[in-house]
Amino acid sequence: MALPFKKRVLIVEDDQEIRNSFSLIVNSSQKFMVINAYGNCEDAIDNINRDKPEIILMDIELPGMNGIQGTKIIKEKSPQSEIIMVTVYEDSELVFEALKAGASGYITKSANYMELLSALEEIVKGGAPMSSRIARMVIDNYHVNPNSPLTKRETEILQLISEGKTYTQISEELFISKETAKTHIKNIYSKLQVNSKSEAIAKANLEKLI
Amino acid sequence: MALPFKKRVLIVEDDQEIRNSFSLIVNSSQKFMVINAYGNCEDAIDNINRDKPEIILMDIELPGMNGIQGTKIIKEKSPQSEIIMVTVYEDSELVFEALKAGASGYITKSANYMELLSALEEIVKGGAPMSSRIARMVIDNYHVNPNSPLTKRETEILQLISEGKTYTQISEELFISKETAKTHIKNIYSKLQVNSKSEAIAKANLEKLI
DNA sequence: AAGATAATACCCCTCATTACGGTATATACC
DNA sequence: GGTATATACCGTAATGAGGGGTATTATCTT
Repeated sequence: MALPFKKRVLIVEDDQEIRNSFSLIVNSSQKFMVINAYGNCEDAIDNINRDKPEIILMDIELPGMNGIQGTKIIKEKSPQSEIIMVTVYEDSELVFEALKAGASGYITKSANYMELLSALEEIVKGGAPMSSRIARMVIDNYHVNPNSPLTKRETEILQLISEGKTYTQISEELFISKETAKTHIKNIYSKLQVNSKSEAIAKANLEKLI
Repeated sequence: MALPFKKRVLIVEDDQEIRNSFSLIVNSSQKFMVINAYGNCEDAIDNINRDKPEIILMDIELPGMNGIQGTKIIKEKSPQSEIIMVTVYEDSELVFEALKAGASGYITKSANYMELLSALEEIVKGGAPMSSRIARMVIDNYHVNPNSPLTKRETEILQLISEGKTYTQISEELFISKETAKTHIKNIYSKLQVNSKSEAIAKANLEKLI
């Protein structure tokens, strides 16, 4: 018989052992039940509207479509499904790609009974379960470089550039002449070794100058 | 006598009651000690090199300089000090401003004994303590909008624009003519209702299109 | 206290790139 | 057969980039 109050969990994981052990853990909880477990994204996507999972435990490395691409597609077809990435890697690029794709949590495969269940609980609470390292990675990614080569004024102008403002708009906003704005921008370009607004924005984001 | 193995905690908080209660909690732990407590950022900054705090509990609303501005300055003068924001608000803009300024954690003033100490422990472990809501806010901020008005190709080109590429570079990278790149960009501008590359980048970031 | 340095602010001119207006074809998908 | 997408071209006008200068503060340094 269906237990309507248990949260519906879907597992996408190609390693059968892990799939089984995760299933056992999830089903052992009063609050969660595994409604299905697939070895690849394609099957999960095909059945997403029937399975209607509230939470998906998604491996990244999968045969065929990888878990990040799969996350994107599932989030399009079923936005209310919350996806927790489950992976061996805590590699920086993969983490951010997964988050961009729509993941709301990120735990490692080494997660034990407690860690797995508390990640599920955290998702239900409206949180975002992450390991310490991932949390730190994510937070550090927001930090602005305090040792910018740019002056305060230049940083201010770079900020306005990143907001899409034209030379004229910048000069009006800062009560300076257009020519002064140009001088600042020339200096910014020279310091950042770029030669266009969009390149300056790219570099600024890369080096966290704004 | 000094206890060298206790982590040095500094408190910056203008409400004396909270200051005292936080001090009591921190000092009650074997692992932490309050080395000083100030009612404003200015005093904290002046003494930062003497205090050498490993962890700072920083209020946001303060008389004089606010905690976000203070965080920036402290991070410049003492980059190794880890700063945890302590505030009544979980307002989205403040959170991101604080993180950009250099905060590595974000807890609310309603934090109890346990929550406060585990936030400190989390920092020591190299993590980033956050409430569920903040964690979610931070993670959601990475999510790319799956309902972009742009086509796949347009998104691809917008991505290249955001990397600072010129029309010519884009056309070379995608093996299309410069004119085709221009057409795509025109269409992007029309869909996003912008009229420059940098404005397109700004809108793309705002609406999480890339 | 003099001198150097960095940041700020302003002006002119030239050339390349970008923006904006059209038009058009092939393809694929309903 | 209509719609959406990706491709490609042309011409003009506007904007941005890069070079050359000059001047005034404020701050650091000797």
